[in-house]
Amino acid sequence: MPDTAQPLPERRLPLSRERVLGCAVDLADESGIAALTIRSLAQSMGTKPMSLYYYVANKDEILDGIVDMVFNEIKSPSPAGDWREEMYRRAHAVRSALKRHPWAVGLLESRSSPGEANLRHHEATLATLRAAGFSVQMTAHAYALLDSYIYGFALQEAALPFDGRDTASEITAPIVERFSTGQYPHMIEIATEHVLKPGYDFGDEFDFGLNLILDGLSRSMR
Amino acid sequence: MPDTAQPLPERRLPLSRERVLGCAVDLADESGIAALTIRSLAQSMGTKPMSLYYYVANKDEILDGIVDMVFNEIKSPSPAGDWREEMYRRAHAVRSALKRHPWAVGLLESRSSPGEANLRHHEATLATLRAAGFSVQMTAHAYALLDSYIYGFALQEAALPFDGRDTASEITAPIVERFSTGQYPHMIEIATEHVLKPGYDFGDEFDFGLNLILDGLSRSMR
DNA sequence: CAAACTTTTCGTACGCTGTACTAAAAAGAT
DNA sequence: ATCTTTTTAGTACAGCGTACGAAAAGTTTG
Repeated sequence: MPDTAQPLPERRLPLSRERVLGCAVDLADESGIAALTIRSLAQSMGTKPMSLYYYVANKDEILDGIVDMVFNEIKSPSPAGDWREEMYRRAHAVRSALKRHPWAVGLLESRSSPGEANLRHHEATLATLRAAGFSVQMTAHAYALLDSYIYGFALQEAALPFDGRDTASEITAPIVERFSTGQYPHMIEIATEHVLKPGYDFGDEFDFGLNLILDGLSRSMR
Repeated sequence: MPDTAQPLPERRLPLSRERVLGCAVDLADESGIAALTIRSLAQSMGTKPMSLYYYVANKDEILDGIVDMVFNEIKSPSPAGDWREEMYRRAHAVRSALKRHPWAVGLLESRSSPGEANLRHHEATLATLRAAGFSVQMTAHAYALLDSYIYGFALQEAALPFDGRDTASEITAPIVERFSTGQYPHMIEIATEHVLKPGYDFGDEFDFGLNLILDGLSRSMR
């Protein structure tokens, strides 16, 4: 029986641009963006490096692509809804997507050509603000302000040494040690009286700033 | 005359950790962070690659080092001054430093161990807020909010395709072209009615958000 | 069925990267 | 003059992105 198609021996899924980008996202999530190389990506897909180049022009295109994959996970705001609620939801949606894929924040700086999902998302955001009655100029202001805050918060979160698994104290203890010279009393104060308190989660800081900003925008409309 | 020390043939400055980091900053400014390699750095200093390793353990230490060089350029706020003025000045100081060295924003995400200048700067910021009467918790809130906004704004600015040299219209024209499908009407509206207006500078958006945030913080204290 | 053509996969090779290891050179001390 | 410490380099290696071209697989046609 020579011609029986063997179904068992690891039927490899056919390659495709989508599968390449999807695996790239997974690999970056698991091992960090630095570990995402053409070679490692090919291996994780059970292929050889050069095979990927049929679906992707070069590595930059992969990086652009996975950033857009992240934006694809984010539900766009609706111009029909209450603008404040929509902006609140959007902010949290973007933040949580960037938390799931921390490498994406770093890529935003280097990649200058936004993908389609990115554009669609921002178009919806602008539409929602305009529909709420913001002037063109105020919409630009609000847009820059909100995005700056969201991205900046995500950037800081990505730079945090702990990723939720460890408690803050496990990590900060050695740092506090290093600070025992007394040069940084206020940092220690914040750390011991706030950050190291049980139940503290840096992510909770997000709401404070977000509400302050939304309050301010709301006032600027009236 | 065999032993005359030749003074003319390019008396090379002696190496040192400071000079290495300084040249690394210059090189990154001129050619981008990707072009900053051990080899290119050595060449720019008139040395050989391996010579640098006497002053620096590895490339990561260079990256950490140049981030801290940037923070060294930033004047810290003073707890003695009016908190709002100090925070306003600091925000602009940080932003302009990050604008001079756009690569620094991207490094913030990947480098997790802050340098001394960074720590000193943030200690001064916390001290100023506490001296102004903010509670420990409010100080943490304000700190996260301000830094998020500043870093996020810098991140967006770094991602902009133009670096001040070209006008906005030169760059956006082809993009607008691509949008002629009509899928992104609000983006076009913002572009044509706001961004493309003569004299527009994205940097000017910074003040709007900054004042809104400072207003909000001011209110939260009262 | 064979031949021709298209789509998809991959082997090899090149110039780049960071840096380990080692040795040479220079400077300073005795 | 000799020894020690500081500083600078040469060589080499593994890993990177990817250009180029060939091989393989799949599809269409005679």
